[in-house]
Amino acid sequence: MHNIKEIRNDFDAFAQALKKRSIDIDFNKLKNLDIQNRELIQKKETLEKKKKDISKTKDKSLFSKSKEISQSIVMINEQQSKIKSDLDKILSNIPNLPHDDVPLGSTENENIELTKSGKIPNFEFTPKSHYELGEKLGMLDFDLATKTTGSRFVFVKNKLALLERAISNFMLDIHTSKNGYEEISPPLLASENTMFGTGQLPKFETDQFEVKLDEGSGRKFLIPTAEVILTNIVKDKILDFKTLPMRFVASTPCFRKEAGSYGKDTKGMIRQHQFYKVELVSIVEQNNCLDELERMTNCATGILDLLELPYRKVILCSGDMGFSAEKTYDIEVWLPSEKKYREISSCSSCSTFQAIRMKARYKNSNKETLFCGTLNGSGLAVGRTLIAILENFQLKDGSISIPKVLRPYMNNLEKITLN
RNA sequence: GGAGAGAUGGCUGAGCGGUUGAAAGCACCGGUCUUGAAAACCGGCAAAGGGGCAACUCUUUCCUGGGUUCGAAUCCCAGUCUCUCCGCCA
Repeated sequence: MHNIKEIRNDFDAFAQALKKRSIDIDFNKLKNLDIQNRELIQKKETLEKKKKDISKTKDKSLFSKSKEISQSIVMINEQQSKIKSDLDKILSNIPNLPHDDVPLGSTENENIELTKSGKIPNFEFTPKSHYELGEKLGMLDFDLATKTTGSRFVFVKNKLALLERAISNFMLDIHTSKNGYEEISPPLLASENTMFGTGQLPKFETDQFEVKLDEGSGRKFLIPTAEVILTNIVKDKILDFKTLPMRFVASTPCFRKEAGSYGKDTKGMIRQHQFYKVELVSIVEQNNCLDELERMTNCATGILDLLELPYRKVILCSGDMGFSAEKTYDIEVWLPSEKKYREISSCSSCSTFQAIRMKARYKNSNKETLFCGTLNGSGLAVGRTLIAILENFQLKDGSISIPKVLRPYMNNLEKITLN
C-alpha cells in the first residue's frame, strides 16, 4: 500500500509513475477524499480539544455544553470514517510502483531476457512431454485425481513421488546450509488480515481458496504461496535493525484457483490447483531491497546450476509484474517438449509496499522508525522442477536419469525406469 | 465438546473512574568513571494522525466494536484472539 502522505507531496509524479502499470485510477477522487478527510480531522480535533478542556475544569455548569460537543463529534466522526474507508479502499487496490530499472511494457512479450545459462539438451529422438513420460511410467496419474478430486490435480506416485520429495529436501538443504535461510514449517492457512498484508486481498480474492472453520472464527484462506505466511512473520512488529536481514525458507503446498486461466496449460502438471513450492522470503532494511533481490535471485539460479538444468533470467516489464512488486526477475527453465522456456521461479522486491500493509517496521541506527523492505522468490517451484527434470533428463526408452545432486536423496538411484 | 483465566509501550509487568501516555524492571541510546571493556551511578527512550518553513503544537491510541459518564486502561455489553484443566483425537 502507498503512503498517502507521500502521494500528497507530489500527486502528479505519483500518477505519472503509476501510468507504467497501465492501471486506471480516479486520481481526482483520491485527491478530494484526502482533502475532505483532513478537513474533517481538523474539525473533529478542535471539538475534542474543547471537550477535553471542559472535562479538566470539572466545572459542573459546563457539563451540558460538553455533552452537546460530544454529539457533534459523533456526527463528524461518522463522516470522517466513511471518507477514510473510501480512501483506504482506493489505496489498497493500487499496485506497487515499478522501480526505474523496470522496462516499460504491458504484456509478457515486453519482458527482457538478461542471461542464459546451461546447455540445452540435444536429443536424437523427439523428446516427450512430462505427462507422456509420467503416465507411461505409471507415476503421474491425472485420471485418478479427476476421479477423487477434479481437474487440475494429480497423483504423483512411486519413484516420482520420491523424486518430488528429494527435490524439496535438496533445495531446503542448500538454502539453509549455504544461503543462510532459516527453515520454517508454517501454517498453510492464513487469516484475512494476513492475506491483506502481502496483497492477495482485497483485489485478488477470486484466486484464493477460502476454508470454512468454526462459526465465529475469522475468515481463513489456503495459502497461494508460502510468501504470504512467511512475510507476515513480521506483521505488526517494530524490529531492531540489528536483527535484519531476516531470511526464511519453507517448502509448502500452495493452492490457487487459477481463475481466468481456463484453457491454459490444461494438460499436464504445469498449472495445478495444488503444488509444492520452496519459497524464499527476506525482510531487510528498506535501502537494501535491490541488493537482496540480486542475492535471492542467485540463490534460485544456483539450484538450477546444481541440477544442471538450462534456464534463462528475465526481467519483467511493468505490465507483467505482480501487484506488490517493484521489480521482478523470472527464472525460466527449458522444456524440450515445448521448445521454450517456462517460469520456474519468480523473485520480487516489494520495497515497503507490503510492509506498509502489514505495519512491519524497524528502528534504524538513527532510531528512526521505518517500514521494512520485503522480498520473496521461489527457490524453486517443486512441481515444475520435477517437470523440467523429466523432460530434460529423459532417455530414448522413456526412462529418466536422476541429476547427480539428487541421487543421495534417493538411495543413490541413478535412473527411474518402467519397472 | 465442558469449566475457568487473560489480552497494557521493543520485551516483562503494575495500575482497576479524574495531570496515567501510563509505575517498575529488562533492552536500547548518551554521559560520568576506566588504559579499554564490564560493573556502578546520572540522564534519555511509544506509535499513528493533523497543523506549522521550522522550533513546536494538537488529537487519538492500554485487543476490536458498541454503551454508561462532564471524564474510562479502569464500569457494562458484544466480538476476536490467547492460555490452563477435563473429554476426544493425528
